[in-house]
Amino acid sequence: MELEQHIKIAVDAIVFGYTENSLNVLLIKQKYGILKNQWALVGGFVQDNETLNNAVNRELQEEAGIKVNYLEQLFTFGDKLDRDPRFRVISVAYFALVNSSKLILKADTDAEDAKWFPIKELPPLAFDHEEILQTAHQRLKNKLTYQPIGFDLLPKEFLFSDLENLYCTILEKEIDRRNFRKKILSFGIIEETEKFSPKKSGRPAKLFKFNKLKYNKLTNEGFLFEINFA
Amino acid sequence: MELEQHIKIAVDAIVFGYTENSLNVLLIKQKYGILKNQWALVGGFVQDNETLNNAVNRELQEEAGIKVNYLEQLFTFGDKLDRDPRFRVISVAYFALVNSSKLILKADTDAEDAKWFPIKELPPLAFDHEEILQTAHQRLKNKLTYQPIGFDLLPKEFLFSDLENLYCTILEKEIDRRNFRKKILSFGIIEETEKFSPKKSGRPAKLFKFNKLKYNKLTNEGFLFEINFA
DNA sequence: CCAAAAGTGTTCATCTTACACCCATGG
DNA sequence: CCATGGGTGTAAGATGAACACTTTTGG
Repeated sequence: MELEQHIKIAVDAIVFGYTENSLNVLLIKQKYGILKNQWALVGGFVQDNETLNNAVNRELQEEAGIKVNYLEQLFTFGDKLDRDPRFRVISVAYFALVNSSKLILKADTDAEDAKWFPIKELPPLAFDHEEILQTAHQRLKNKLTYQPIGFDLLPKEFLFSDLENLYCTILEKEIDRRNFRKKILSFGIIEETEKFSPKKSGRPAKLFKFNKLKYNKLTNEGFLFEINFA
Repeated sequence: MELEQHIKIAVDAIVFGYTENSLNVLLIKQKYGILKNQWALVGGFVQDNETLNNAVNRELQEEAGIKVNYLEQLFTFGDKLDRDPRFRVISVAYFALVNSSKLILKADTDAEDAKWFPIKELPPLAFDHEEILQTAHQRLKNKLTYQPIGFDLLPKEFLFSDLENLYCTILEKEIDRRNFRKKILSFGIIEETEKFSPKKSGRPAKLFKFNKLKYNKLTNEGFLFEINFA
């Protein structure tokens, strides 16, 4: 087979954040180039001498100035020949989670702008990024029920009510507070701290933290995380 | 960014088949080229004007002469820069299932040979194909428990005992016959036929078939397939 | 009548669901 | 003392696990 291949390979990252009952997505707007003034996912072309993983992390750093808590390959988009109008581009999409509450995004520089958008209020997106985003959103919803990735969207120490709201918000379900707490605690993978939350009103709430080591240990012993309410 | 990218993109397919209590993988051996006399996964480079899906299906046709029952994207392997000693190749791997019992593989031609190997008796494989195969094997085991893909490894009409053995073999577990049957039947997605199996000995067994339409319908209504025995 | 595989029900334990009241704090 | 959100238990129903004997056929 003659190897005259002219396909370019890119990576794109869908970065999710969570704040105050809202699931958010990180988007960037470039001021120059083909994406001028259009909102798009973080991403770019892969360099000859870097791994796919390095490529995504580099783009996350360069375009938004962030490091993420969770990163996994999502899907490779290569079934539309004209995704990019310039030439054939295949994009390996990554799914990322970050605790956005105290995260400082790269400011509005000369070259680009980076912002969080609630998933319910997305602007029009470049290329097929809308489709990629929907795929990621679905993955998040599914994965939340069988892997403890919700913790990667929260601060290290968090309130039970925040965890519960995160599940309710992302899964778009009502969840019984007592049953939720009972189930999560029964796993034995989160721990009470001695601290209490600074609250405006109401009874003070304990802060909890996720014990990842314990989770890994239990997983090796056959434990399966699962949250699946009616 | 200057676009002097020299990465090649390939597809590879891990094709699983099942016969007589053995899970098998389809491998090919080329007689010429870099893969000369090495067993490898079905695969090859993507052409400029074809989708990824077309590329896998073309390779399956060209190298093994088969059409598969089930095909999904598995993972994109691009984190080892020297997977291929010739130049940088990123491979989009696909996961495929086929009813191999009556399938005729492409014969031993001048150019190549295609054969089934029990997963327990694999030969040494080219490149990082061993790793790709293990990833696919894990996917198969997981997916079998939450999607009705086992049927894609069996003939259209099959015995309950074959289905049960398939699960036991692939999941490497003992499963109680009564509980298994009860559970599968409770889903309402498989149907009795009027036919009986030609058996050597023992009581004749009814043939069953999977009703995919019914499954799709139920899935839309919120039904979740799940097989998960102790 | 014997060997071989198919077919079938019940009981007990566990997990899931539904549901409502008291508690601690700040203003 | 009131408003606000935090914290907790129980009973009924559904699901899962364990377990052994009878049926049908061919040889």
